[in-house]
Parts: sequence; structure tokens; C-alpha cells
Amino acid sequence: MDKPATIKDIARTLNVSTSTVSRAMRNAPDVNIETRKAVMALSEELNYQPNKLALSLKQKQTHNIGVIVPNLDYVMASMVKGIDEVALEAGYTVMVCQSNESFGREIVNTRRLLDSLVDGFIISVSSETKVFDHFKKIQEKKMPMVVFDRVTPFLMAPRVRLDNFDGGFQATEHLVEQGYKRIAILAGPKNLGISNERMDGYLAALKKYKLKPDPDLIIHCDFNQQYAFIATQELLSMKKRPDAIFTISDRMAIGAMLAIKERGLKMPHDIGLVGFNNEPITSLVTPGISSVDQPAFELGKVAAKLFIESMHHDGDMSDVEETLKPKLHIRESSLRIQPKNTRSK
Amino acid sequence: MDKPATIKDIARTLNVSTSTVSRAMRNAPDVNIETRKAVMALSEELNYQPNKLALSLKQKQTHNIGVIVPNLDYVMASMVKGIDEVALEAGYTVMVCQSNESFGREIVNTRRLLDSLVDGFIISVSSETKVFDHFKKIQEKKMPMVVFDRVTPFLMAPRVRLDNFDGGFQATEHLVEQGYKRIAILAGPKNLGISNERMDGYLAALKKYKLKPDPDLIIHCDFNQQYAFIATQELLSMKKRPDAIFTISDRMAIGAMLAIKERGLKMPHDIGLVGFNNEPITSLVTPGISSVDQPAFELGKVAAKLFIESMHHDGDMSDVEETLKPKLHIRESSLRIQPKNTRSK
DNA sequence: TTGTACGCGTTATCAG
DNA sequence: CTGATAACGCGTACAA
Repeated sequence: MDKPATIKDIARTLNVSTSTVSRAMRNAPDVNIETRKAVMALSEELNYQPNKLALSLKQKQTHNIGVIVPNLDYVMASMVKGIDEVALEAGYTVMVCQSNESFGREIVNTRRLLDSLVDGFIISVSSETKVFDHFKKIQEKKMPMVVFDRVTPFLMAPRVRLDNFDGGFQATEHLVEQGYKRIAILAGPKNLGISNERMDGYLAALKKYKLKPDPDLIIHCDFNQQYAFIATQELLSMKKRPDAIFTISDRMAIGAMLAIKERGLKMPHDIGLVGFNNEPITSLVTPGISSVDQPAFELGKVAAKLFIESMHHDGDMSDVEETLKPKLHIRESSLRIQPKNTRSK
Repeated sequence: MDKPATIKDIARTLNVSTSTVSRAMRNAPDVNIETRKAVMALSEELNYQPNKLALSLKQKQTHNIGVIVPNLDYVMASMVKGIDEVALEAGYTVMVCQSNESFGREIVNTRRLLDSLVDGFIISVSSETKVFDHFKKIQEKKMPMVVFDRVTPFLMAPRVRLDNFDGGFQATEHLVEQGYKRIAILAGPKNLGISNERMDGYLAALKKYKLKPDPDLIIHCDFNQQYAFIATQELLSMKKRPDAIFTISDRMAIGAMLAIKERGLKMPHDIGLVGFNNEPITSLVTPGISSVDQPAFELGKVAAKLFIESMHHDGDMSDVEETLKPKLHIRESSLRIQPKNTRSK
């Protein structure tokens, strides 16, 4: 009972050949019913499990998907759950690796999984990553690879993304509609696509309403509560301080909120605030923070579906791009004008 | 460039045998320096990567660890990060599977990984799980298995746990010291060890201060904000309502807080509140919620270390139990008496 | 209907 | 110092 039973063991015991056992096991058509019964019975008794390693080696397929994510925060965990859901259904097992937003770590993880451990990858790139050679290796091996959430033009692959532009636009337009005039943005790292897209949405909304963007009101800082806190302090001590702030993540919104409170300003009266992600915390603080919700679970599911598809599809799918729409949830932090009927809790 | 290069390719090109190549590759002592150079050079050029599958098949070792967790919430994600950290260092790759607190899912995941995909398991059991046969199979195969966080007496294995009793005790003692007399507890599911341990700590603290526990003040409910909200509503509408509540998770504390606010009661004056996990949110709501901090990242690291150890250790380690201490972080929600010097933000 | 022989990529053993 | 051979567990042409 120590070593797991193999086909050989069964064959030997039953005095048949391994091929017969193999066939019986997989319901091959041409096998004597008696033999099959015997094989089934014995394999049951020995608790036989086919060795996946041997199978993979032979078929050159592992039925594993390598998932590389920068972290496992609230949003990312939801996405991973979505991937998991679909993958499991399709008979794939998911290997999740965190790069911790580290370029080096990302390379190590990719290389490890690449060594015949997985059939392909579903990837969200780290914010540190500016060179994509390690991912291009995946494509050179003709392995399917899907990029999700943190997509980049430097990596041609089927991808699923949030309409970040629209998210930035919704947030900013809402602030304008609430009568805010000097709207600042706390954007993320400069090389990160999602960061720039959200900012482009911001700029577009300003333009639509003929508000001139002020470079002083555009701050780049890390996805980090602490940095956002400091950046907001600086914004608030400007001679002509902003009367609203749009932060491209909720963690940053929290940092901004703390700085606003420290300054003794009231939301939404003195200053408006909108975040991004719609994490549970936004509805729990006082005042509640308006935030752009992204369908994270759904996005993960779509990514996995795209992966499965490109698995069974020979042609090039690197043009495929799915875009999911975000939806602004309005709360007290930005609501100066009482709404008709659209308040969200 | 399509198929990955193998030892055979190199051997053929260089007119040597595969064994020689294999040896040269692994710095075996007895190989001609010229030959080695040639092999190294070519393998570099062909970008040769040893096939892990073949290796694993041969050596009956995958260098993968199966990690099965009930979810990927804030605390669990930190623990997984800790596991990852140590595992990577030790040359292991981690396969994370979420059971989603589902018994059936847990079984499926375990079976999949068991089929020669991993060398062993690091497990935190789902709250639904009352039968442990699927995990016992792991032990029957003599695979190393470490249980962490959600440990259970029904599963004899090396384990790492938080001193939940102490956490419950610290929280309750603190409330007593703050002058609260009728202290309620929102405990988790009845069959969950961590839930009962925290409650035992609660009971012990009451006993120490000669307060008689009131069965009406002991509520079992799911780890869920909604349930906690309802349970708290009921508690607060009792004739002799509690003057403090200890919830064994922060999500539940949030639920309780919402019910308290709805009722128009003020913390800490009218009622005290202490949670568990010290999630970031506890310091961001108003008032800040006191909470028992657990060293999640550290706990994950210890679990992985224990795993590595039991990997290289033949003897039975199922007696080994590491217990980490939690630490109460005191915030406004429970602080009636101004402290000397121990306030935490 | 069943068995033989081979290959997947690698390493260990033994012989040279 | 190097090469041939067997083996890990399985599937599959091909032969019987």
C-alpha cells in the first residue's frame, strides 16, 4: 500500500498485458467484457490512479495553467477565483504564482512554470516590468498565453481588460456634474497602462466640459496609501488647491481621505473624492467613498475562457481583445447635488 | 525553434552519447573539459531547458507543493505569501487551490494534486469539512502534509496555528478592564476549531474576572458581515442588552458596527467592540475598531519551513505543533479609559 | 480480442 | 573519460 499501484501491477496480477489494462481503463471499444470487469474491479481495489506525470510526458500536455499575478489583493483574488472557476470546469488545474510586483520574481516564476509544468499562461504583469522578453519566450514556444487586467501594447496576445478609459471618464464626469471645477488626479506609476488609460479618461472628461487640465493637478505616485496621503497633503497646500480628487485606486483614495480629514476639510462640501475598484471598504468609511466598480470575477472568467479557446484554436488570436465595462458607484464623498434616484450604498 | 531542445538533440549534434551530455550538464566530476565546454556552449545556444516532467517521473519528485486554502481573503493571502516566500527559496513551486469553503471542491482539488503533481501538501481546511478521509489519503501515501491556521484534532499532522485561545482571552480581558460587564461574543461556525478556541479564551477571561457567562450572549454565526449584522440587531434588542461585543473576525465586527450605528449607540461609550485579524479596514473606519492581530505572513513561513523539514525527515512529525501568539491592537471602539501609553493606530 | 515493442526525456548502472 | 542499456508509467501502432 506504500507505492501507488500502476498499470503493470494490475497487468501482472491479472496475467494480461499492460496494453490490455490500459485499453480496458479507457473504455476502448475492442476489449473483452470479462477482462474489462476484472480490470475495473482490481483497479478499484488497488485504488489505482493514472500517473499524470507519465501521461503529460507522453502527450506533451499537462492540463495545468500557469497564472502569474502581481499580488493577491481584493480585486486580483476575485479575478483568480474567476479563472479558477472556468479552468476547473474545463479540466485544468491552476498554478498561481505571485510576482509581488517584482520584475525579477516574475522572471523566476515564468521560467519555472515554463519548464514543462504548464500548457500555457494567464498573466497580469507586474508594475515594475518594462521588458517583456520572458513572456515572449512563452510565445516562441507556441504556448497559449492570455494577458488580463494589466495589459500592455508591448505584448501582443489575446487579452481581457477593463475599459479603464471609461472608468476614468465616468469618475471625472460625475465630479464635473457635481459642480467641481478644479479636479486633481492621483494617477499610478507612469509606465503602467491601466494608470494612463484612466488618466486619459480623466482628460477626455475635462475636455468634454471645456475644463482646462492643470499639470499641477496631475500627480503620479505608487499604488500605495502612504504616497497618496503625502501627495494629497501637497495638493491641499497649494495656493489654488483642487476642489476634487480622483484616485485610480481605493487604497489611494483612503490615503487621500486621511489627508483631507487631517486638513479639516469636509467631503463632499469642501472637496469631492472618487476612488477606483469599489472595494468593500469604500462603503464602510465615513463618508462612503464613491468608486468605480470593476467586474473582477467576470474578468477572470473571460480570461480563462479565452485561454481555453486559444488552446483549441490554431490560428493567431493575438488580436482578440475583450473589454469589460466598469460602473461608477456613487457615495457621499462626491455627492453634493441630491440625486434623482441613483444613489448606491 | 519550435520543439524545445532535448539532451538527445545535443548529443546527436556533438556526436556523443546522451549520458555524456547529461553528465556534463550536471557538473559530474569525470568528464573531459573539452566535451563539457562544447556541451555547455551548444545547450546555451539551443536554449536547452531540462524537462521537469521526465525528471519528476524518474525521481518520483516534483518539487511542487500543493497548497489548499478555503479562500484568498486578506489574512489567507498573507499566509500564502509567506508560504511562497520560503518555498521558492527552497526550490519548490507552489500550487494554490481554493476550496471556496466547499467540502466537495476541497476533495476535487486534493485528488487532482495527489495524482503525482505534488510532493506534499500544506492545508487549511474549509469550514464545511467534517470528514477528513481525502486528507488521510495523503498520509497513506506517506506524503508530507502540514496543516496551518485551521487545524483540527481529527487530522494528525505537523501543524502551525495561532494561539486563538490567547487571542480570545486578550480581547475579552481588555474589554473587562475597560469596565464592560455584559460582554457578548459573535463566534463562528460551531465545528470550526479556531472558532471554539477563541470562544474558550473568551470564557476563560470572564472566569478570571468572576463574570458569569450568559448563554444568550454567545451567538454562533457564519464568517459573514450580513449574519453578524442581524445577530447584533438581535443582541441589541434584548431586554438586558450587552455592553460590549467581541467578534471573532473583522468582517463580523464591521457587521456589528453597522448594527450598532443603526441603533444610534456610541462606541466606546455605550458599547465596546473588538474584532479579530487586524485588517487594514479596522483603522480606517470611525471609530477605529480594536482588533486582534495575527502574524499571518510569519505563520505561512513557519508552515512552509515545517513542510520542508518533514520532507527531509523520515520520522513521524505529526506531534509537532507550532503556536504563534496574536497581539491585540487597541483602537477607539473599546477604549473608555484613557491609556497610559499603549494606544495603537 | 490481446500482446509486443517502442517512445516520451531523463538519469543510474555497468561496462569499456 | 565515455557509451550502451534499462528504467520511470503510460499509450499506441502494429502484429498475432
